[in-house]
Amino acid sequence: MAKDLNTEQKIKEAARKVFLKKGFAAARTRDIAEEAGINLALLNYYFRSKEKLFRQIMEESLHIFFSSVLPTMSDPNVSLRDKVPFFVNSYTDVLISNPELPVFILSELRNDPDHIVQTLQMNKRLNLSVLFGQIMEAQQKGEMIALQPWNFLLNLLSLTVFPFIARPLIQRLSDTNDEQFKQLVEERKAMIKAMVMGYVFTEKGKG
Amino acid sequence: MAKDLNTEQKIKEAARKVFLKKGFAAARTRDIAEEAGINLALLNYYFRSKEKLFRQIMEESLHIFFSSVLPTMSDPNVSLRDKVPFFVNSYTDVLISNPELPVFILSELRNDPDHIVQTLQMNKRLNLSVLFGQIMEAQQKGEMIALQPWNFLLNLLSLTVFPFIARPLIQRLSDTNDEQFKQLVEERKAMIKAMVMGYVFTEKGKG
DNA sequence: AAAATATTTAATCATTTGATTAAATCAGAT
DNA sequence: ATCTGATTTAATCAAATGATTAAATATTTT
Repeated sequence: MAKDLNTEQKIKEAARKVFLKKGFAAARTRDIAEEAGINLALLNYYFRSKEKLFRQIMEESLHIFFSSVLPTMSDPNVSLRDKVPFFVNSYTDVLISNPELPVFILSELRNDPDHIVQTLQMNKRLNLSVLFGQIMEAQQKGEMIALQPWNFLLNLLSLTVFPFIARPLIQRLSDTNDEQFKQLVEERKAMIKAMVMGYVFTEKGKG
Repeated sequence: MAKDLNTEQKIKEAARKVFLKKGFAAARTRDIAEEAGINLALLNYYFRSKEKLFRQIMEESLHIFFSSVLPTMSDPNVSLRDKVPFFVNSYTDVLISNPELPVFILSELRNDPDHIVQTLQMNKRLNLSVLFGQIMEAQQKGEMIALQPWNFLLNLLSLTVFPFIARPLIQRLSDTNDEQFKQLVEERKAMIKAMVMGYVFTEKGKG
């Protein structure tokens, strides 16, 4: 009865590695089986099909990608001014540990956006109303400049995530290694916080 | 003798459409042929293989993506303060006209980064030394805060390009249509310029 | 230990897919 | 009009690939 979780785990780890590197279409189930050190049939025994296996990997990836910061961002007890540094620091750290995640998710988003959005919303971790409410409240109080809530969130996301998406390009053009890239995004933490907060918060909001 | 350029063009346009929508691996040559309204064999008659056709599309895409702004960014006669608004305005416009380009390029970058970087460097449009020189000069004059040149460029790129990469997610989560998305990124033009320039230029640099 | 159940494998299927071939059709030159 | 070469097509090939099957092996239960 007690299934060998080790084998299932081995397959999932191999699948994760191959899918994240190549994407769904370019990944072959044989690659995954070989990477896991098992037979192709065994893969279909555990996970009925390539697609089912993929969905599991995608759902876990989405979980890592979003659940690391969204609960706090949705917490009404955390102030807006505290959320910015939290977001930038946490998200940068998550991405340093999972650098392939953004390209994986955002490129698969092109093929099956509905599945991804649906998975996200089912997780119930994605509740932007609190964050957006805090933004509008701050604006009414004159602590924050006029700015679409979505543009505020987009600024944080863009500045934090984009370098990881363009990473292969950046590293080749600037001729830097992984360690130097990590240093670059570490430096960005302070910069992003200063730039975003300096821009959106008024004097009143800073005081 | 006079080849029917129209057919070649039709195939290329169909290929562009299919490749940009699905990526190399998920695109089938039959899809492209059907989209072009021609036979599969004709596709291989004009472009020896799927890969050769893909490379042409990719090279043209890179050209659109980079050559629209990089020549000006590499022009020593254009000041740094003029380059920022030029970049944001031009690039946003290019992306509005070619919204699928970023995901296409950045996701294929994962599979064959060397081809893309090589193509870029052959085009000789990519010369960052002028821009980076201007940045360092402005910093020495005290007109600009201390900041890695690459981080300066990354800020512009991130804030401008990222919304197009995350577009499917944004539009679904915010329940907006294409027109509203266009409005959002139009609004971002002024915001990005104000935020980036407000952050990097000192009082001396602004005066 | 024997039976029952779960795991693993080699071999094979069926479909998809990139590519080719040989023949047919079309356009322009003579 | 006919010849010549370019264009286009239907049919087919060969390899890749997701999936299945049936048998063998290992594990658990009785």
